[in-house]
Amino acid sequence: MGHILIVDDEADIRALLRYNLEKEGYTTDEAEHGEMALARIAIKKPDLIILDVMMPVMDGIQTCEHIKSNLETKDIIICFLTARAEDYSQIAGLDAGGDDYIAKPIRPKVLISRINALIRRNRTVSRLVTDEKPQGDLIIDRETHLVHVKGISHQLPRKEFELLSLLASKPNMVFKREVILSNVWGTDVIVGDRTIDVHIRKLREKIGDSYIQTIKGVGYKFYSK
Amino acid sequence: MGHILIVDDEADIRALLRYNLEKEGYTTDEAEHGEMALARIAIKKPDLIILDVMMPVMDGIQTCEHIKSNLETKDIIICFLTARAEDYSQIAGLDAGGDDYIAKPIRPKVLISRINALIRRNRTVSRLVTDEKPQGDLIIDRETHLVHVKGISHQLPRKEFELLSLLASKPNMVFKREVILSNVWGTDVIVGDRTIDVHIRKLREKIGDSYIQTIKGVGYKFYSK
DNA sequence: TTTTTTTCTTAAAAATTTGTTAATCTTTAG
DNA sequence: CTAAAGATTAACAAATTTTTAAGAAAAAAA
Repeated sequence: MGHILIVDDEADIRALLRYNLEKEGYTTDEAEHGEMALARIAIKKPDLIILDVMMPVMDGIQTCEHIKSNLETKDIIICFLTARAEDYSQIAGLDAGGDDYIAKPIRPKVLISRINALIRRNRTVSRLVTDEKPQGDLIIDRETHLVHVKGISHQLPRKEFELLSLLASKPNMVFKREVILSNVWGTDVIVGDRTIDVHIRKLREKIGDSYIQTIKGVGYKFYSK
Repeated sequence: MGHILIVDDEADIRALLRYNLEKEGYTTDEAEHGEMALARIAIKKPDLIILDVMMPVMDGIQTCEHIKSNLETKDIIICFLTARAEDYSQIAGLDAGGDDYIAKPIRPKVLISRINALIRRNRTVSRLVTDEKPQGDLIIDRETHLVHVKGISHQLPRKEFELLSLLASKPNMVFKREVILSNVWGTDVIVGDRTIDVHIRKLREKIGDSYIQTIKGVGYKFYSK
């Protein structure tokens, strides 16, 4: 079902987490600090890692960066454990590539549902079909990053895929550039408006002109019906 | 002025949102997860809900579907809180009916202006849809930037759209040219009075002559009933 | 590493919207 | 009934916005 690695320097916390996760049906493994975590990963690659931010030897953020920079391990979900007050590290953690964070003190029920959600999310094979379609169907398959248009499949790069997903999430709704930017690129990245246009063009090259409409002076929309 | 329900499992984020929204003059309410949100709605129906997508117990999408499938609550504006691109794709195509997306990390200023816009827009739209049916129906849809007249949809350029929106926002009220100018063009731009006339003409070309009336020596009005 | 792919930037071309002018038409006051 | 003021219209000019293409930078893959 799922294998989880718990990384924390406190044995009590490891035990608490381990107990609750195993009760839920996960298999678990432990590590006291970052280096040890890397060693454990090499032995058995987990589906998710619970990583304490504050640790001696190698802290959680460094560890996360290590994991995310390795091709073999970068798809492992990382969930940070942070003390409530230090919200700096929360942000830093997410920037380092963490997928979620849980604040101490740990509430077992919250922890479990959060972990379940994270694992479920990554596993969801929600392949979705846009209900009404202009001419022929367009299928967006998030698992394979493939888009099928009139029987032809296209492998889309990440940005193009995210952009199309956003537009198609609400057919006919106009997305202003600022909304596209903050949702596809994030609020911290600075890219020009033309960048969006270029990606739109590449999308249109692949899936055809009929799906994405330009509303001059406003933004773009995914046309449907 | 407006009542907003904040749904997120993290107390910190709720507090951040609450603080900023209340400073802006909104009343707020909180819920930790979907089920709790439904309970809060039953007590006091909000005008808008800020809904985190990733939540334990009942996630944002399920919650949104619940709300949108209930006649009593389906007109509540829903604004998703998404954790930027990668996580975003899970909403893709689900057509859960959200009205807008705000990406984390949250920038209070962006948030506020977006919320203001959503609430303002929903006010005018709902008024139009309910009271105003001149001869045949005219529907102004800000979301799709489309105007529907007797079954025909027109994609209006921005200025024309804004102009029509303004006039239709208060049917039968005469708008003086100076008022139109300052609302549609702004106070800093200098354009002649004839410019308005030309835009009026283009509007009439598209939606027909029956909606916009000229009051000589005064201005224009959107005729209703 | 080197190679390939993806992403971002730039600038010119194209398209469309927006604004101006002037001739013409309408209304209204005298 | 006529003149003056105001509004409409069409043609055109200007400004804005988007598309396109080409290439640099960055990231991923080999």
